[in-house]
Amino acid sequence: MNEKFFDLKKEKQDRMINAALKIFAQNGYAHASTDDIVKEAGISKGLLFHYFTNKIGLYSFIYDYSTKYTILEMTSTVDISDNDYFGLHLQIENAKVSVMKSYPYMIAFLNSTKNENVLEALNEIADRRNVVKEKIDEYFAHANRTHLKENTDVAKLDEIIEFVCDAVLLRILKEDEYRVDAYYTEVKKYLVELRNIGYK
Amino acid sequence: MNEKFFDLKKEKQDRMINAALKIFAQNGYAHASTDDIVKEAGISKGLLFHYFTNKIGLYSFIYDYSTKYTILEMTSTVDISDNDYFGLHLQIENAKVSVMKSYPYMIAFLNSTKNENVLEALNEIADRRNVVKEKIDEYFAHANRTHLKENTDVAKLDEIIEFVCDAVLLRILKEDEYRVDAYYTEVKKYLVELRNIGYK
Amino acid sequence: MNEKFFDLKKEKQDRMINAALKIFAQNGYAHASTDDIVKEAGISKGLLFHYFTNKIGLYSFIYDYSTKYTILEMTSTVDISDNDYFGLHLQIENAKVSVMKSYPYMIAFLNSTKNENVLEALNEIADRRNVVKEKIDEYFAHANRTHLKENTDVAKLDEIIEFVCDAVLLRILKEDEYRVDAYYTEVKKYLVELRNIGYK
Amino acid sequence: MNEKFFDLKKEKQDRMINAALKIFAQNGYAHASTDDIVKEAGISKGLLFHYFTNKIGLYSFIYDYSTKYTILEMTSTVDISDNDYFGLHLQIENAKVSVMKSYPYMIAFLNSTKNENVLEALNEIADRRNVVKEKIDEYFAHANRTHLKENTDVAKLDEIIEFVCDAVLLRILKEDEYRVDAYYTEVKKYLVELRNIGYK
DNA sequence: TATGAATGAGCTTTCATTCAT
DNA sequence: CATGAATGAAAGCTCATTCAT
Repeated sequence: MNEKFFDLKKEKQDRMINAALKIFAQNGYAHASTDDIVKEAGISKGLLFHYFTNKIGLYSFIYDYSTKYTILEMTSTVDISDNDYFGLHLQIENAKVSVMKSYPYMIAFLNSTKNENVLEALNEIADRRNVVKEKIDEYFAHANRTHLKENTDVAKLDEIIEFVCDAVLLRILKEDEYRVDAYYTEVKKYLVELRNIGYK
Repeated sequence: MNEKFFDLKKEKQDRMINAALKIFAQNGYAHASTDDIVKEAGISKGLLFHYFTNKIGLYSFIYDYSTKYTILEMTSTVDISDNDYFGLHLQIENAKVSVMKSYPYMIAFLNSTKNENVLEALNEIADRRNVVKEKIDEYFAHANRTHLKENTDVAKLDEIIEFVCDAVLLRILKEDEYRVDAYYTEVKKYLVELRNIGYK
Repeated sequence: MNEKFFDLKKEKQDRMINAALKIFAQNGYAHASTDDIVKEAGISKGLLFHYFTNKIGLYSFIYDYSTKYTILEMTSTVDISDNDYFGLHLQIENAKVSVMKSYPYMIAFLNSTKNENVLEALNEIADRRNVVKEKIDEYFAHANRTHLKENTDVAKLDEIIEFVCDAVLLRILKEDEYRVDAYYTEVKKYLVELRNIGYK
Repeated sequence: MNEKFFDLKKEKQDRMINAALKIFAQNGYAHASTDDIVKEAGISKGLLFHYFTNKIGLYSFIYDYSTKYTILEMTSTVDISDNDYFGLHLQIENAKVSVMKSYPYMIAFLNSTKNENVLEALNEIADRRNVVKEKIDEYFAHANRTHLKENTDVAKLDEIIEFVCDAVLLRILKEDEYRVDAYYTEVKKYLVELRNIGYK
């Protein structure tokens, strides 16, 4: 990529990033069209390629930016002194909402990459594919799970939570008007329900 | 689809099905080209569209056919009187091999749909996405897990087994000469190893 | 290229060849647009690439076809029993006219490749670049030059003749209505003039 | 072009001229990119178009400048009192070296225009295409060729010399470090060899 | 005078789909 | 029933040129 991208007005940078996030999130790599990205960002075709060389370069940048931004947001948002298992999960979801306040489709994009099937795209991001997951694992390494029933399958519970969160986000995304706030409200309902089942 | 497809000679039907399975399995929906399918099947472009209307129609049919055939094969192959946990798993894998004897890429295709990311394709198969899984769950509903260590995370184990099976199939597929028999031999090694770990 | 090209009706083959010859001759490799070729040939974009894979493939084929056709036409037209130096030159020009009767821009295209400067195009035709020249040299190997003045610089004269022919063709080409017959009439004038100067 | 170009500091003028010479010489008109020229010159895109309106305008100016400068350099360098055939050739090559001392790619550029195939570019320089050649012919008009063997094909020899000079320059140009001085040393070897063959 | 971000028409190439035979 | 030549919209990408600063 062309580093001069960062000299652009923040507003324009973000318009381009958000457009790419949205189109990639909604279509996957192969079916995301640079034309759509450009239209969404309100810039010309040439400019996109001026800064990102080619489609895969844009994808790579967007992935990098998303993981870094998300991790940063978690770092500044999550309070590790409160290490209750469900509390941590709620904090993580809260951090996601913070991310979406600035970049509405960033979490959806990161979720979508889990199912990417174009080799070129996968290879491009292979080495960074677990960085966000690892950050989250870090938080949960010292999580207090004493409130959970003894026989709880935590990994499964983690997965269930992940599935629930991803599914809720997809549902919100498909509504006519995409409202970020609705995400947290909705997701919290599921987490509270799961806590009611799971706690002693 | 055009029901007259079933009036074709069985051999020709299977040539078309196998070709579609192979190309979809190897490339995913978006990157599978109808040209390649037609070449592989040794039929004309026109014929493919005569029977399946369009690409998504073919995909839908192939998915339907694969789930139904796989379930049928399991029904006729799996012996539920032998309900030992690992025994059942081996029987399932055995059933897969039976399937692959007739349709070499059918299991690989079904595996590949787990990572499909084209909305159109996903929507098309959404309602039938878990039918094979449900059939398998059925077998395991009455499985005898008494030999497993008490604290075994069966779901996790199931997943591990699924991951192992999928990975082994992918590896076999990538070899120069694709030998179906090698699949069972290879997979069995992993399952036995897992049993050695997992049993009391 | 796709050999099935030769199964097309001769008329259509020639329409495509002529279109390519014209556009390449007029613009050189880099500036010849496949859009223009397709428009000129009255076919669709897809068809061109169906038969020739890509632009350089088309260029290569057209060059091959042109050299072979031109040599063939010379072989069947030039009478080597009449080996007078100027007589041979006139016969060569006559052969060119025969070629242009079927493929109006073929000679112009071959001339244009002498000044091609795109590396990719040059590399593609490098090994066949002199085949027509060699054929002509063959005819002149046994030419009777006894009528020429002793101090005649034949090589130079050859070059002068080549320059004159190329220039005359370019001039004819630029006229509003391109008339192949005009070429021979015009070129003959120059050759006769040169003979008047050059002969004893 | 914008005459105010000449009000720029000589150093900047030459930076722009040298950049254009280099990029045009290396790529031909069609493939020479204004981006590359601008980068090489260390100026902005806007400035180039401010002074030369468009690419063809720059090409035209560069050609004009090159022919004029080269002729001027010959005029001030070549000593016509020494009119020996090979002596004159060496003087001409010497003059080229003088030119290259100030404009390293000027001779290479002029050579490259002999093979230009973009009509627009050719038309632009058509009327001035032989001015340098004519200047050289002038020098050779009164050249003393008495030392040459009687049957020498001088035109051919001229051509051979031209081919040798052009080829040597190309070779020098392709070396990692482009050393102008090497040109004369190298070319002289060939000319001396040719003299040894050609003289009585 | 000087910048370089921005443009958009143009390029080559791909591919699901159609239809005359 | 079967063919495959033919289509053309859409893709990713380039580059001479413009213009606000």
